[in-house]
Amino acid sequence: MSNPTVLTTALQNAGMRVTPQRVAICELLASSHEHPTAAMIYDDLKPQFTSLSLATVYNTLETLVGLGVVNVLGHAGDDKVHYDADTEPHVNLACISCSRIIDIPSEHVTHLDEEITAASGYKLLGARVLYYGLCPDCQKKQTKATRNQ
Amino acid sequence: MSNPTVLTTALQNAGMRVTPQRVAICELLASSHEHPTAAMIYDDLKPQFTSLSLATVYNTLETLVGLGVVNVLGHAGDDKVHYDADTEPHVNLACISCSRIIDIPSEHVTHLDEEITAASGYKLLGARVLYYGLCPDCQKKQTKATRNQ
DNA sequence: TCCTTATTTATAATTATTCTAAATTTGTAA
DNA sequence: TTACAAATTTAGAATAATTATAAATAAGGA
Repeated sequence: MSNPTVLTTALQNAGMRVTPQRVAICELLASSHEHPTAAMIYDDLKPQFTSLSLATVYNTLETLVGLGVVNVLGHAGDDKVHYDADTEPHVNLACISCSRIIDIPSEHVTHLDEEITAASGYKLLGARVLYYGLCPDCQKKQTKATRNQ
Repeated sequence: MSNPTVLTTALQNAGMRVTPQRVAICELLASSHEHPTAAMIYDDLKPQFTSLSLATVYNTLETLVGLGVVNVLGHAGDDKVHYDADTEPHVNLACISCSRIIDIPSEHVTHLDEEITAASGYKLLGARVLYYGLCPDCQKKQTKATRNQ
């Protein structure tokens, strides 16, 4: 979660238009804890924007990523790319069985940015700190499934 | 880079067959610094295994990831999933322009595993610590391109 | 060697994402 | 306001990475 104005302001500062569709996507991204995919955003907003196109969602996401205000986390067990508007350093933890992603606070990640910039000379645009495994619930389910084989 | 026997032994311990194709894929993964994609592995091995199928590469990668000996880094500017057989904690740094991924040693990431396991109760299978941006070379190219507009 | 099972293979199918061109909207300036 | 140029959105087609399928092959144990 983050402040939606951070996203819309970034668009404005880049000289881009702040359209209703973009605002809605930014607000959804900023208010969401669920690290949504393009399809999830589309499904959420379609009722309000009857004419919304998936292409708009993808375009907007690409734009926001290019501005460095949204991170691309990648797949999470599904085959869909998940996005994260929280660019404050933190660890994302995905369950590859139920594809949910949660946030883990961590003191250690806060230092990585400077460390990497200093060591590499890269111009950093985003971070993808995602660990993956099985959440407690899915561990239980898996054990049960194995027993019943 | 890592020891190829770590990968093949993992297959063996899991009761799976250590076929020539799998060995070749493990060796390539272990000896490579380039964080290859499925297609890169296929192209590299095709000359030696004339009958190699892409499906075998994908299957083997999925298997190794499931065993926790290979990490899925995700996209790197291209639309191809990159893999990393080095499961020792480190930072991967991708250039979204040339899609190359380099390794950055970092003291801070070494602590994340325990921190996350303790905080979450998840059974960890892999890590995806990938920062992305523009490498020094591509920064120069981009500046030139902008000048010529 | 035979047999069962796992694996590989070739190919078809799927599907997330990107591309394209037309329609629409936005901001600007008269 | 009105008109205009440029940016954006849209719908749908196209692309391409990945997965599924079913037959062929190879591996390991009896």
